[in-house]
Amino acid sequence: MREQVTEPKSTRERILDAAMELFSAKGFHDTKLDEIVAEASASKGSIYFHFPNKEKLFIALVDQFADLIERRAKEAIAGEADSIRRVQAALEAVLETFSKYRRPAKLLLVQAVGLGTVFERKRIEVNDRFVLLIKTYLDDAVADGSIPPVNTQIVSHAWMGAIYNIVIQWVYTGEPTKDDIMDALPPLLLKSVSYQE
Amino acid sequence: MREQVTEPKSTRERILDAAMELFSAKGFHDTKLDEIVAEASASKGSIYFHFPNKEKLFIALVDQFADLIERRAKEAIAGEADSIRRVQAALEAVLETFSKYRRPAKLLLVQAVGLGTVFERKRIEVNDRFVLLIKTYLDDAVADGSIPPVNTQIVSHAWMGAIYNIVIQWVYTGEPTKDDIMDALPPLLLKSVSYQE
DNA sequence: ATAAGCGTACTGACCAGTCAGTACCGCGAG
DNA sequence: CTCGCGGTACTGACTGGTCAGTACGCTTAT
Repeated sequence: MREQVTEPKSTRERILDAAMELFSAKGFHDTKLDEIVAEASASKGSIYFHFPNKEKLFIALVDQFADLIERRAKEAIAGEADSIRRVQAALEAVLETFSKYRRPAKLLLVQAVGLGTVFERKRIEVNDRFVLLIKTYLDDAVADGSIPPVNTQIVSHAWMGAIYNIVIQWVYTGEPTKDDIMDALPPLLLKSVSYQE
Repeated sequence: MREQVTEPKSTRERILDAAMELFSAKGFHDTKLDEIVAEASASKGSIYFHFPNKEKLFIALVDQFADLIERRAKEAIAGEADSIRRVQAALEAVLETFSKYRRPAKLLLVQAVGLGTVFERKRIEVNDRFVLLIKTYLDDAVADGSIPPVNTQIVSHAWMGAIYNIVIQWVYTGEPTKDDIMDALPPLLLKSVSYQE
């Protein structure tokens, strides 16, 4: 029978938590492995036991959060039948998830950018995953006549950028509030493709 | 009297050119000073004569291009009287300038992100400059009734993000073409604030 | 002569990654 | 039951390459 009240986290988890904390606050290069070691109450060796190197540790965090966002979006979509409502639901799910996980959001949207070529591929890969998701359901909405034909390629990238930038702004300043974003952004985006409710 | 057909660039300019080339392609950390030295056919000493350190050299490039973009936008605005046409003109001027200077665009939009705390401030400062510019003219357009009232704070950040992301996509892939962007993006953004022509 | 402009050889701090070793656990053989 | 065995998880002192920044010297123009 389990007797732990606060069950002790595994070393691997402590490392991931500490790395998330530090990477999201200070960026990849300004975070030293020794700082992660201290924050995680672990040792250098244990980091290298669980992860091949600093870069892969960072990427593991990015992937973990990108997966979460995508899962949430797909769950939201699955709950709706109408194409335009799917778009709306996905939008809200993504914003919800970003606002719930502030640090991972910063890691993904800010700290994963502008690191050399290796990370660049990752960033593009993640970006494209979401753009494609948006584009798919936008194409559906165009196909069933919910919205007039548009260049969905451009729209989906524009939407991504809009979401990114609003969330980044919020991550840094706490402004605008989550509710203001939820109220203003989805209608704004839907209007941009001439959708009238 | 000047006799040079191809007038020799000053060392300072050669350094700036080389730094732009390399920083924009490989990012800040993956660009070594010795590479800039080689590319510029200069010497380490001359770099440290003209710039206090690597960081300031990078920032000089960011500022230089941010200034250019802002100047172009303001020129475009000055040529228009109507508030909504000012917004449109600024939009086109910015897109035009980004598309004309691909490398600086990448430097500003990608490579200047995700470098630790020092650069972060710079990035936010530049972003805010442009957001404020957009917001000012959006507020004007709302005030004179060209568009219905909206949360211009959110709209201006969303627009920035949309522009950023489209341009970044274009910087990497060359797709969509400049003309497609010019055709699709301004109407998209204007529609998002319920503007009908 | 003197200083701005530039070249070159050098330094040394920094830090990712290594590795020899420790602790502990489950398991099968005697 | 207990002892050897191997495997997994972890430790932390150490290293070695890298690279921003410096010292100093040589020019050329005024």
